[in-house]
Amino acid sequence: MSKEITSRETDYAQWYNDLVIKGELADYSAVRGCMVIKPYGFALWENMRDALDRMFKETGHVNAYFPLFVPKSLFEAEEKNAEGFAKECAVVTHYRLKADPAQKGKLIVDPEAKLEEELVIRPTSEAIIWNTYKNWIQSYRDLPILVNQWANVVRWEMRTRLFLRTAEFLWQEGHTAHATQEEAVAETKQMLDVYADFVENWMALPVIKGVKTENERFAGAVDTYCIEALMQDGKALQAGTSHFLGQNFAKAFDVKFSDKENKLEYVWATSWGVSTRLVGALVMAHSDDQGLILPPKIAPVQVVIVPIYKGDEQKTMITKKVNEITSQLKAAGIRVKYDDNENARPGWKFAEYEMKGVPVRLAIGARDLEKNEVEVARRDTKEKRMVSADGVAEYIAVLLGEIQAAMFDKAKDFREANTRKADTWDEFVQILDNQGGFIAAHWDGTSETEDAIKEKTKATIRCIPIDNPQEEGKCILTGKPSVQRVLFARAY
RNA sequence: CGGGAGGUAGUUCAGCCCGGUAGAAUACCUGGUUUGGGACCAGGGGGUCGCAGGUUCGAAUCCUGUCCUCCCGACCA
Repeated sequence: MSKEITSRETDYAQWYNDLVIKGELADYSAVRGCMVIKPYGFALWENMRDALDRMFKETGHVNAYFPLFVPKSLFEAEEKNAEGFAKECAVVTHYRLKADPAQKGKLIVDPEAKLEEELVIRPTSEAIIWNTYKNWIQSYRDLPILVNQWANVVRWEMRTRLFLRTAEFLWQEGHTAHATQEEAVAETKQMLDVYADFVENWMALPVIKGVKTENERFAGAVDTYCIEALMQDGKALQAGTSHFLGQNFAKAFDVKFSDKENKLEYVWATSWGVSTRLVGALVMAHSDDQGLILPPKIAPVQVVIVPIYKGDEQKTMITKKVNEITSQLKAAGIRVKYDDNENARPGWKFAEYEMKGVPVRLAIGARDLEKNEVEVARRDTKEKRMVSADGVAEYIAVLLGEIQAAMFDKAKDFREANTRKADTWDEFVQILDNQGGFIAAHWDGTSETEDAIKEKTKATIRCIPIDNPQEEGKCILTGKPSVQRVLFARAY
């Protein structure tokens, strides 16, 4: 009653906004294009961040922190990268404000405090990091360098959307330096696997691993690998990228090392990142018209317990039982919340926690107490069943795993049902307009054709899947020969 | 950045065309009855009408500027 969600069918974009706002993940702010991540949304991000951070450390990486500001001369050193980002950079030109002589209580930029050299606010940190690595690397013994940083970056986007594209966002960026090309390529692929593992096993979202075409490649990279996920409206979303940078940055920043034969060589580099955009992907992939549906492994609250009682006496008895159950759940490492707030009635709480996507809800009333039972409701399927209070912690531990798996399977079924082959242009356009999803189709391999297809249909090549089967065919647009199908989709 | 829509109570919105005491629902506070899917009754508090100028005796309302949001488009490694 108090919180209505626009249905997906009515307006998918509005549905998404409603979930983010009413699910209390984020708020709009007074700054154009920037959002406030609210405590519930941040708790979700923290769970994602912590899981990823552990995975990075398990693969030998360490965290560090580099400056927010990048001197313009450093930023422009790697030309392609600089050009790629130039249009969306925020730039600091002054370092002081002063009282406005014309208007009391107002401030103006002090024209005498102009910076000698402008500072670019990092849209990504390759420049400042490679300028630093130059000082860290002399010998092959200094390699590899396997550093990650958790940071904010700024990209001055024309059109923003909560989590999916904001002017400032949080992410992690890994930047590694290696003695050989083989090692750098292996690192690039390893981190792609880490991302795929995380998104599939923690976020319950199946992804396709692939390589970007030249058009979609990171500026400054030799190869860009990506994981692509499919949202419920049939649009694709890039969930993470991993770049093999070759020696481009080493050459731009003159980073050389002496190898075992005492020969000077440029180092080989990678970079890889995922951002708070993943939160947007999570929302769009799993949720329904009643609200968010969060996978148990990253849900801030995994189990909420709602008491149903008449009078203090019943509440006391129920609370006593709940405390037993709560401590069992906590002992099993389950994140549980007991909502005994007296101002809200049970029905209201049920709706509220459905909105916020809590995977499992327990309801306990006087009736249940007599029978030593609790009602267990799962968010993803809305199924409810009575379970004996004695084994409820074990039951829930298993149930959380089932929910996690069911959410992945559901998303995977959806993706498979929405991945189609197209062999003719008409077929391609028909699928795009009527069904969306991924389309596997032949392409002649040229940028011009990719641009032309984008121009006509707004679909782009999301990736060339890794281990893509080779198959003779003809480009859907030009009819020229092709050796493999690539994955097209309209994308976020 | 172009086109469209919007900003009035914590929230959703009416009022604006045609200037004259700022409203409703909900939320909130107090008391009571309630509590198994968004309770009910009674009483009460709360708004510089996004911000800044202007017109006017008088502006939420008319004019100008500006900020923020949404949708569509362009753009988006």
